[in-house]
Amino acid sequence: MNLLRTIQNQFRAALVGLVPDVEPYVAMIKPTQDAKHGDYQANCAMSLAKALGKKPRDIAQDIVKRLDLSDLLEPPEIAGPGFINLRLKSTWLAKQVQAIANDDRLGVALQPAKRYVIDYSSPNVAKPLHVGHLRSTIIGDALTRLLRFLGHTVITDNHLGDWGTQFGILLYGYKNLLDNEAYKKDPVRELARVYIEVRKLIGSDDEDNAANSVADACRAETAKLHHGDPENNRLWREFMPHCLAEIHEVYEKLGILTFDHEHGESFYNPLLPGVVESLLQTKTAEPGEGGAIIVRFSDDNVALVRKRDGAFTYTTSDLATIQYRLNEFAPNAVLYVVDFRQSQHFANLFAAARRWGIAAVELTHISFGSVLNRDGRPISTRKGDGSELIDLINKAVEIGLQKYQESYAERKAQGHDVPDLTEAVQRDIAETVGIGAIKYADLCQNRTSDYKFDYDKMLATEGNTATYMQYAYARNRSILRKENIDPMTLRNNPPSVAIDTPPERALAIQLLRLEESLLAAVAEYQPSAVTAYLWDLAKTYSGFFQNCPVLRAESGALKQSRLLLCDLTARVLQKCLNLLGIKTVDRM
RNA sequence: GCCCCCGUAGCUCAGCUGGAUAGAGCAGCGGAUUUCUAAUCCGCCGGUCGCAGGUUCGAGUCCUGCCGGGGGUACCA
Repeated sequence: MNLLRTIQNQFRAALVGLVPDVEPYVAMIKPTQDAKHGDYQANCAMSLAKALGKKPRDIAQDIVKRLDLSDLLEPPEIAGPGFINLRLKSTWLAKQVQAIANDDRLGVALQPAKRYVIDYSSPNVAKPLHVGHLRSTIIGDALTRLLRFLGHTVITDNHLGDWGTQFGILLYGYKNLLDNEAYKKDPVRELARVYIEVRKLIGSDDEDNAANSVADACRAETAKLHHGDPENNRLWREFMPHCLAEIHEVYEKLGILTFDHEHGESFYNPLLPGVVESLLQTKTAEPGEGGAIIVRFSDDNVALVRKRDGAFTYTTSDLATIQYRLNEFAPNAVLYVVDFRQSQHFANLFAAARRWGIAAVELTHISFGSVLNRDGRPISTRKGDGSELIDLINKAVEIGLQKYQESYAERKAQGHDVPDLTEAVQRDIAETVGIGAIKYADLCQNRTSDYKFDYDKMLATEGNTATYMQYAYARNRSILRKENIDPMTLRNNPPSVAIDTPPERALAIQLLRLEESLLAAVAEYQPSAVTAYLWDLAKTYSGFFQNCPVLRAESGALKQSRLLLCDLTARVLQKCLNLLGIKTVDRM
């Protein structure tokens, strides 16, 4: 069910014959910002006025006359310079709501399937996950869930940084600082400890440029690894599973989907000489200064694909990755969820790929802004400022628990009927609320904006937060629980829906807008379209909850109708949250 | 130097290929509780949309210039 598309179809039919290409004008139909202008508005008459050399209001008149209202629309109103205000018929809305009551997909149609490869999270192995990996992971996970729900095939690939200088650090630490007993007992923890110790010895945040003997020794270990030193390569293979285990543990805690593939840089390493050769052959690349190989885009914009010393760069590796993915997965699109600072790299990468002959595949950099601390500065990756991801998660959960307990005490003191929950259940709620809060705070932002990581704000119970959605959901579930109502009975035999009051009508429309919002989210790769929808839905539901008694409705039929609206609301809330990777709780 | 992004209410941000009087949340102020969970709801207050031009019937949105902030810019990824 797609309200917008349904209305647009009616308009398309009405516009055919007026102008050669109707699509731009069909696209000028959108939801109204103000309910007093109806549900949707068509703004095409003003634009058509110029093309047709007539008065906009006359054209609006004309369109309305040609429009088949069917049982869909009330007679439209023409307002202002030529706006056509559209109001859906309540009887039609009621029927649509009833029709999706028993639909697992909640009225959302499967879209023509495409194949996507999506590259996200992509941490540097051997370093603890820190806050900088948060957005890519959360956004990528949400987009994967959204695309899959809409019927697409999504191949997820975690492009690990598993061949970089951090392994030099690990190798040096292993050889010089290892506690053997500890390593045997808990290799993940010991390697993490050793890594941090060496980082302290290096002293600089920028391990590549640090100048001291330990830094030099680490670089030497990296070089040995890259040049095929058997010992270092053996150790690399020994470390990798441990490093991955550490990362997977955090993913699991966060509730991130399992990746289909985790092909890191090391996987592509053997392919790089061939890639450069091919780049040269196809004249994609050319020799640069001092024996380097470059792809030149303009006088002052070049991408290096082979350094003077013969080593390859991430551009080379990324080109090899594109080629591999095309051969292996034959996707329609490859998406990269990587922060905005790599915009130029991706612009160059895609340009190089096109020149290399890669066509007919969408290549998109899904860029996002930085996570800032309270002072508005990017959160440093330096150890000790609490930026390790696992610490942030634990703290959010802790605050979630605290908030629950405060709220419980407060409600109890006011004499409210609050369920007494076991400690284990309380912890579950805190996990769901805390982790949901982190994810929601991230996703509800326009992804291109920076945002401040602020526990108070993300765990607030008011406003556009996960907690507010969780609460709306829990309150809703409580209604059915109160009278032991089985939702399946309601769904299998849906009652007719009454939408006689404004809150019921508003809720019905909102419920039917699910597909519209999911498609908008996917079209722009913008999960915040879903949170915006959730926020609207939750507020609309609040109005309904406040003004339309369900269990004490005036009649049995009305009660059934409202129960159905309730149940559907809960399912849509839950579905949207789940599509964002957020779990729900039935009580809180 | 060159390129990219951003600048909207005291704060944090929306603003959907230009559309009606620029919207939310927080904070502030004032209300609602014999409750289907008040982790809630309702009302009020609050903006020369960085500045100046231009295009248009119509500009927060598009174009140009300037100011301010951030990022990138051949051997890190």
